[in-house]
Amino acid sequence: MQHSENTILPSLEQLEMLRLFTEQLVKPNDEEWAEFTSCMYLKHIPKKGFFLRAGEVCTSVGFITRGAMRFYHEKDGNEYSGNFSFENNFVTDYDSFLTRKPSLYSFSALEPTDIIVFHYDDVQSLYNRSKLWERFGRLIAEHIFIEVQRRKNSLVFDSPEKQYLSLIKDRPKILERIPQHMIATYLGITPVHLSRIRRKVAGK
Amino acid sequence: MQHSENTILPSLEQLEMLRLFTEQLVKPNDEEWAEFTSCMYLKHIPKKGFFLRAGEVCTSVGFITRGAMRFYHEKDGNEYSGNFSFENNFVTDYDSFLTRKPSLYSFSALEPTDIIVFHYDDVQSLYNRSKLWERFGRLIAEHIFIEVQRRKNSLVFDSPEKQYLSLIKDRPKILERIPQHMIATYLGITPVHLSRIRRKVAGK
DNA sequence: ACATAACGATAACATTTGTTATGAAATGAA
DNA sequence: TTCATTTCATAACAAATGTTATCGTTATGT
Repeated sequence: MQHSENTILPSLEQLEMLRLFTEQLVKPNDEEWAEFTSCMYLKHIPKKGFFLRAGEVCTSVGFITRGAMRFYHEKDGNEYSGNFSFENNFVTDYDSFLTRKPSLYSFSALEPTDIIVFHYDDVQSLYNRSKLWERFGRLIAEHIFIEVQRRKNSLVFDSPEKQYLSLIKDRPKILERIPQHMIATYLGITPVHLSRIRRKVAGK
Repeated sequence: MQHSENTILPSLEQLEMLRLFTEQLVKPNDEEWAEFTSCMYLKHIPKKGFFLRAGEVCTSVGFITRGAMRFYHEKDGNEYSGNFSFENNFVTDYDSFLTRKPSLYSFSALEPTDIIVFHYDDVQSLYNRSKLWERFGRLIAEHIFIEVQRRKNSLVFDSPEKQYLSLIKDRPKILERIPQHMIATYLGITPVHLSRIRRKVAGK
């Protein structure tokens, strides 16, 4: 009864979203897919609700089928955004999940959000039982590594203006669905500075 | 004859370094270890020599047994450091290695450096043949993900002064073996600014 | 040993970015 | 609707950081 609050199962539509995502990386047969689905739980997070709060250990990985989440760090009463996730992406503090140490960050919903949740023990069990899911785990880790590596290099090598222009091109959902002051702290700058950049960029 | 320039085999001492590193993650039996060692090549890079140049695809992963490497990005005739690696660590543009696209970065040796090299096809073949090496690949990807994720969050959430203090505590080798102007660009600041931070920190 | 280059501290000044405050428009709740 | 809240732009000023140059020291190569 460990996961009693999450024992609602995902809908066929939600399952299909995850299946399409998964098949970009591996091709599970029916048995393997059954193993996978057998450890899913559905979780709904209302707007302003939390997936994880700073200080807690992140014990699960979530696949977002609807909504938007951000993770942020609190310092001196201010919130600094680390990243944003939307439908068809994962939400987790994978560092905390893997190391089983308390997270430094909170994850909250910016919109009503539906998540398919996998718990730590079930994930490890999939890895142990199956070469296919072991490979899936590797490919996922490689993908998120590439993503965060590019983001890190952009922070060091690119000006905030260039980062903002990249955001417009590569992640338009952020511009459309996230308030500007949150985007500013995501870029490591103040809302005032971002507003100045926008004015400068608009005049071109 | 594909790797003809690298067909020197590693010494017993170098093999032992890699074995110790590997066994922190997986426990290969003799047969598995033999598979692993059968695709190693030794490469020596003299000081100021290159492991990879911007524009080339990174076709290998290297384990450093001696020396120091940095990767950097060139812009407007200046060099901006991305990271540094020393003995008992890997050197690679894993993004370029995995995606098979040209690297944006160059990797050069700051000291005479010895590397045990694994080529792309051999690595993929290990993953296909063996569940143990597939797992090793996952664990490596998870580790470097955590590393770069923490670095990225530090860039967004911490002041340069705090990052410098963390460097002293967590990566003293960088302070001891890397020139200050390279450390500065690694922190995303100018050498002058880093010098000012050092003076401020010293006066405490 | 010598000449040269690389390194690091510092100063003076320029530029960028942050801080605080204000107001107007958009959004959300009762 | 009405009222409060959030969001964003902007201005004035302060603080942080970058730029350029100089100087003495320390490595490096021949």
